[in-house]
Amino acid sequence: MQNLTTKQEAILSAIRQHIRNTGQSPTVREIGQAVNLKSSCSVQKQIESLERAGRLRRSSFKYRSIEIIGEHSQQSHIIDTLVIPLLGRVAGGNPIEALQESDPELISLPTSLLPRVDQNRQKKSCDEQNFSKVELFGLRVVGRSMIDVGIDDGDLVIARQQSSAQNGDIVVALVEDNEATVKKYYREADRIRLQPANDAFLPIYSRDVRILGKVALSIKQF
Amino acid sequence: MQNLTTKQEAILSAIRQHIRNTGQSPTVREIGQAVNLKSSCSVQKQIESLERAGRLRRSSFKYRSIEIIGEHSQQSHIIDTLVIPLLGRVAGGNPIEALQESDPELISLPTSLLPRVDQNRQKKSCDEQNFSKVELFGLRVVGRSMIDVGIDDGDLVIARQQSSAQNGDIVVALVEDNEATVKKYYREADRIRLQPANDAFLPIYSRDVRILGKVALSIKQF
DNA sequence: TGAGAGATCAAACAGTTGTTTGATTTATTT
DNA sequence: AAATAAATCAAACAACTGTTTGATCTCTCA
Repeated sequence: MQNLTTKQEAILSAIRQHIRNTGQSPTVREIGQAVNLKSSCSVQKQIESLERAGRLRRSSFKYRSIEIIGEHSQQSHIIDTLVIPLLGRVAGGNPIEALQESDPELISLPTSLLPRVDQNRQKKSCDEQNFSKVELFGLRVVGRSMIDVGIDDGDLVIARQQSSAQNGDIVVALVEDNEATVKKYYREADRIRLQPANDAFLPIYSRDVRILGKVALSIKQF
Repeated sequence: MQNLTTKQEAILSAIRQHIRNTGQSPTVREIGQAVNLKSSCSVQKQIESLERAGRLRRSSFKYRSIEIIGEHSQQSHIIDTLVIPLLGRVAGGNPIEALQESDPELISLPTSLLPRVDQNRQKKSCDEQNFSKVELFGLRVVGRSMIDVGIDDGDLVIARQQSSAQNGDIVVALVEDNEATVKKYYREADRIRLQPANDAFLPIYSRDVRILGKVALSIKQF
């Protein structure tokens, strides 16, 4: 990391601040105003220096396209983020569908933590662009029936919406009485077993289980 | 929500798509090209209609400043997000300081999940703008010593950096042999007890414990 | 002191973009 | 069918912005 002149440091700082304040990079003249350079050309030269020094990049010939290199730009992380609706509570509550209609709280999580999402389904909705299509959804857990896998009362679980599951998957399921619950899924001869992860709880046996999703993540707040 | 003409729907869709693809809103002429309107004025008129209908807003007289009203803009969620460095692994690894120097993986998490962060410390760095000051940090857990509080091998814990703790807090601590570990913190008469949450593990007693942070969140991936 | 390099300046140029103008086309109403 | 309204068009205008030009200033070094 080379030494920069104080003027160049001031320019970098002005760019950072402008991006932070307005969400976009400044123009050459805005930089000039910020660092007290009267001519846009002076700024231009300094910017070229900073580019040669590898501290800046202009992504194209468009306006306001200066990026600062080597610092974590907001962009890079934001892009890899998915917005997930928090649909309600499970185990002892209402079915999830009822909760979908309202205006759910939203949280954004980095894709690096989340399971792969089917690219086609994402693409398909690119035009219509309801971009938090409920592919992933969050639920607040009530009860301690899954304590042995580390899911406790009050934890947040993020599930991927799917209607089938494999043995051993932790699923969000809807049982006969329209109650949503988080359990381990096992298909038996003529029925489904929803197995708690807590010896104090008994499994639920049912032929009429609707899988809402597979738990991908659980988040515990201390 | 009023009815819109098909042309107006097409324009809204084109704007959404352009914002999604490029991160900024389209120009009048780009919209025209997308919806097959030859004159920029035609687009202008349609945009004015959409503004009157309350579906669009132009935040200023600047270029590329169209916003779509009533849909969850990326912005609103992004703003409430903190970028957190993943510093390494705990329990049986190197001390955290050694890992800070390198180029850590980063994840962004919504502030709604995170503990309150001291506003002053945030403000102070506004000018200098090293904006992921290590206020919060993430660690990957190795070992099962905290299984009874739901922290398992491979889980991600997010901790808030602090150098003291209260009894019962789950902390990231550095013990004598420079080993970072996650344990429950108890101050005893003349020593610190670092208590695992697993009967198969014994507590660590030490007079020389350095607290690195308090665990605020744990994230489990299934 | 003086020559040269670098920084800065005012000014102008060119491309992009929002906006306006006036004519033409299309749709709707009478 | 005639008239009115709405939509669309090509063209031009003006503001913004990146870039270039040529002159002026400042500093360093011989």
